[in-house]
Amino acid sequence: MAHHREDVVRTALAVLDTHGLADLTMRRLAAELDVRPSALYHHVPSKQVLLAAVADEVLRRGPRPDVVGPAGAWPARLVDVAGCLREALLAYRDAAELVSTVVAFGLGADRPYADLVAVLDDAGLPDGLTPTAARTLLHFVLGHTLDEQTHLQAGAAGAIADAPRPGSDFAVGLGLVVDGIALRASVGRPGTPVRVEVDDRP
Amino acid sequence: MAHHREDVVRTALAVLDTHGLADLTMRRLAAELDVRPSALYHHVPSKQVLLAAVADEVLRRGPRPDVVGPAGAWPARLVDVAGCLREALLAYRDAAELVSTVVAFGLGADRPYADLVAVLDDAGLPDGLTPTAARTLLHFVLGHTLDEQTHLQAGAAGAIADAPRPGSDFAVGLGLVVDGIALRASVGRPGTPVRVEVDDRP
DNA sequence: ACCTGAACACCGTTCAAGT
DNA sequence: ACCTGAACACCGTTCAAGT
Repeated sequence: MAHHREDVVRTALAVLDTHGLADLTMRRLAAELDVRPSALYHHVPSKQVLLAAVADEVLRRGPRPDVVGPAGAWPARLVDVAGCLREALLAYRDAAELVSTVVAFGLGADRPYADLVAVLDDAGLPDGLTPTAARTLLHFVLGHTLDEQTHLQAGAAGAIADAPRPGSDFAVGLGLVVDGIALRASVGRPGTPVRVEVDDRP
Repeated sequence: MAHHREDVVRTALAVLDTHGLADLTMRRLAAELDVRPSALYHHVPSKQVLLAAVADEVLRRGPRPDVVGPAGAWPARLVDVAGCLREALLAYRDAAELVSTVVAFGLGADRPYADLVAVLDDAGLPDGLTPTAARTLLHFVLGHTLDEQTHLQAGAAGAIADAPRPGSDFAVGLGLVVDGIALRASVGRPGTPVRVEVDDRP
């Protein structure tokens, strides 16, 4: 049938979406392509590399955030990048788990991190803080969306949606982190009044 | 040899630490206990449940944070809870990956989340923000430590430590999130001056 | 109560050989 | 270039039977 690498990746994504990450096996994928398992190794060197390619495809199919814009609007663009990543992950079954794994082991899916760094470059953060801030945001989005997708699917399996987790929870948590970053961006900027009291005693 | 459940969990943790999560199989564990694989199912109903028990054991062996203390010192206690969790995870090979998985699928390892909620109860956050803040902190610690442990092990495999990632990176990222939370705690508290400017234009 | 023996239904990967 | 056939070295889990 003369398949190409793109056919393999596209079919793998279809198997992921309809049967889940646990059922995305080389043997299952081969069956779906009407081919013997060994034939897959002509298009892809290993399952690990295939999964990285599928993760990249998930992100490629998702919405593209605005990475450039007015420098002062960087917090809004940070929210946009995070929101686009979340949307991309929620579009395919188990995509959050897949992309989290691929990112954690540094096999690919590095576009979101690069986008976050690009936006943060406009924030004028103190030296060396940008990578830390980008990773913190990435961990938040991946962790939150993994939670969300896991519970969403657990709810879909049962009869009743057990916990009506509001979509705004993502925005709230994200706001926490973005504000923490904004605080660092404003500290030491001349003429910017900043004072945060955390003493709780009445 | 008449093993008990605790022997199985303890040996599983030893296999995890010396051979890694990928090599922690029921068959390997059985061999280590000098027993046939089927014997394990007398002590544990499934591998999933075993992994949850191992994750709990990792946390039980880690340092215990101070959850109670002066109400106003809640940010310091948040840092303590986060730091203890990180320390517990770094103490065993692949523990961050294991605990992340167990937490994500809600199979156990729920103590850190409970501790974070207990501390945040002293922060007097706006209604409903506590669970979101606790999850955000948990995602940060798990994500960061997974990164750290993965790169640590990649460095240990190679000859030279390729990236001298400073330990303070954890504290910096954590500070970002804690400050974001502190901002919410202070907002609307009478007599507390708060002003954060994020307009970046000169 | 704890374990063995044997089986079931799977995995990822390699490699000589075919077209 | 793309694929088959056959094999290698594994998985988690079940279950009747033994002590």
